[in-house]
Amino acid sequence: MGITKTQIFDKKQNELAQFFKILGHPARIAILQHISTQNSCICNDLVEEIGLAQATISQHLKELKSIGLLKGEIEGKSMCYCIDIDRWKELQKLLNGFFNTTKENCC
Amino acid sequence: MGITKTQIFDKKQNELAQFFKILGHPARIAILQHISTQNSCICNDLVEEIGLAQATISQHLKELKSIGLLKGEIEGKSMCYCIDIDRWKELQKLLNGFFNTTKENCC
DNA sequence: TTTTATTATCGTAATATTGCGATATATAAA
DNA sequence: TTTATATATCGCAATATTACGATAATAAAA
Repeated sequence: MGITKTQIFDKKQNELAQFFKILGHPARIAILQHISTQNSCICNDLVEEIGLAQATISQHLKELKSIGLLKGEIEGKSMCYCIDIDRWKELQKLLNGFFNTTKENCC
Repeated sequence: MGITKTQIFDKKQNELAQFFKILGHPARIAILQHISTQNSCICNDLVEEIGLAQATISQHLKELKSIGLLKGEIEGKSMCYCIDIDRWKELQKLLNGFFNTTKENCC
């Protein structure tokens, strides 16, 4: 127990859930919001901006990268993290698909 | 540690994350999808349909109720769980708001 | 080359989540 | 009232997540 029974759900359900799950942390929401307000690429402004340790921010960035929402490029000795707008729109579409196909039923 | 530092984020960020988090489990996705395909109210068809123990399903239903996505009505000796369509649309809007205000920045 | 700055990864502690059996609760049926 | 059925809650075990310090890795600067 304690482990999610991934195998009893289909691929789409697991993918959708995984996507929601990764967005389901305030630090990751804050990271995405902060990155999107910057004109230029940002890196570890996030550590100061958000107030979590560098290791923690790095971990959250890794998770956002894992679903493709962020892409990182080496920029000198620091990293430039950016929103991948194509993936972003793709995920928004996926998510709206879920919302639009799930409908009122009764009551 | 291990605890999310809720206090360093604002109310909207925490709410949005909480909403995403609750949708971030395949069983809860499956529950919502199944309920929406039923013409009439369903109850513990879910236990058979989804393949998790009754106690587990009940717990997931509770979480979906906590963000207002489901409402439950007593129907004889069983429970009728339904999607709250107003709340549903409200959350979809909230979520799209997040997606639309977070934009491409660089790269 | 040495130093400095930035980011990633490892290891670990604290807490949260998932899942289930057992049990409590409530209502319908007998 | 007794029995059967449906759901909620409790308590626990297993696993996952969150957070961070320490350290490794990398690249610019001195």
